[in-house]
Amino acid sequence: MTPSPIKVLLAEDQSMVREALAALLGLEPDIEVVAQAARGDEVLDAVRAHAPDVALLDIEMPGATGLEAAEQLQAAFPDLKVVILTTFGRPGYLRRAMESGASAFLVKDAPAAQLAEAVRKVLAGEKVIDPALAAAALAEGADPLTDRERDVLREAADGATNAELATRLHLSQGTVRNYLSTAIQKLAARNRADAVRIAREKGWL
Amino acid sequence: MTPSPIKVLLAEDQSMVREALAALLGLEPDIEVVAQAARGDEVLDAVRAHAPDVALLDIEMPGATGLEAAEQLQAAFPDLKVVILTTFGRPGYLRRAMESGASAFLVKDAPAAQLAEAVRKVLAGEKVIDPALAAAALAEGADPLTDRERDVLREAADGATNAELATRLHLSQGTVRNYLSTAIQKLAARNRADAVRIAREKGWL
DNA sequence: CCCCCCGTATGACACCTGTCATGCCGGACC
DNA sequence: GGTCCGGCATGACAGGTGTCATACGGGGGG
Repeated sequence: MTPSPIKVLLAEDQSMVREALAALLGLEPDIEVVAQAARGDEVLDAVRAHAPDVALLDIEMPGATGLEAAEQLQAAFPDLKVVILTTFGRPGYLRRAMESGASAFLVKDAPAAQLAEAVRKVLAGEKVIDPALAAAALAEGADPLTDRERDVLREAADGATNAELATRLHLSQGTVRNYLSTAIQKLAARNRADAVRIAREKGWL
Repeated sequence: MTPSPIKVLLAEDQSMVREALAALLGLEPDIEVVAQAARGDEVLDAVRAHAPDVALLDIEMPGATGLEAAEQLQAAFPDLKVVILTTFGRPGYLRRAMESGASAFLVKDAPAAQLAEAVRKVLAGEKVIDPALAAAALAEGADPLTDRERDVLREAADGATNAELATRLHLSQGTVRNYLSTAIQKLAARNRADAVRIAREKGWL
């Protein structure tokens, strides 16, 4: 017997990687890539048009991140299974992926065989998470930053001065410095650049 | 007639991407992936063992970068064609790739079809370079930084203070500040963080 | 109702950073 | 042999940054 194949949507911004992953999945007889998206904000429409069983989402994409897309998908299509596929095994990403209702979280340096396997498993109702990463995510606790502290850090990432940050965020310079100061302390950083680096590593930006 | 297939070595640190690219190339009847490497410092041995016609190298790899590997390969195997495949279309990377004797420079967000095409072209003696990127590389000129300025910038990337930089590099704090100051001016940056960002973008770090 | 947290703001202080002038040494190039 | 550049250093100054105390209004929880 040949049951109808699993229909997969693949969202990843780098064409070469996306099409290569499609080729990889195409080798599996029980999986069919029915749609591809190069941007996060194309995902919802693609799902509407092709009704896949599983959505495979990269995190770093223009338009919207895979995490944002996952959230929208869960709201609109509760039965659709979401697999997050990312370059960076950042604990904060994993946490947000789970909160967004994803069923699996894969890093791109895992063996390729795990991809098809994960697709089958999530469809069977299982969750797929690297145990080491799960431990790391639980160990470090949640993001300690407030929304505004995160905003300021994000804007500060490109080397902007306090004056520029104040303008961009419509705040006084003093307020910007207050937020940066508390963020630096919460992250145990030496200065703003260090704080940005730490927040990035943890997946909090 | 079926001529013997083109033998390709594939070096890329993310297993999933590497194996996916292998699957993609495997779809081409005239191309065979005879070896894979996950680290830059495995490339030379892999070439010795499998004598490929073309080496496909990612830049960002542990052990040694694809650019370093390319240089070694050109010295040891002048007839081997090298294709650099990278996430980041940084002009400085392209420049260094060409200086290392690479025959092609592809970015991962180019269409997948260009990969096999590039392999065939370099074997035929052609060079494969994105014209827009080539223009950018030529337009911006060469890296203006001196070796020490680059050293200091690289160490400053993680948010280190002048005192730490001085210790790490066995310099006086004043010297560190001098190097950073000249680097900031050469890169037209606002401060060290901005300078790090700019140098990274250009592929000079 | 009170307290705590968040967002926002100010002022003051110490310290860090970026700039500039200046100096010395060694190598490269004419 | 002189000139230029790179590596290294010092000192001084201005302005940017990080910290802290303090303040006020609003929202949520006990």
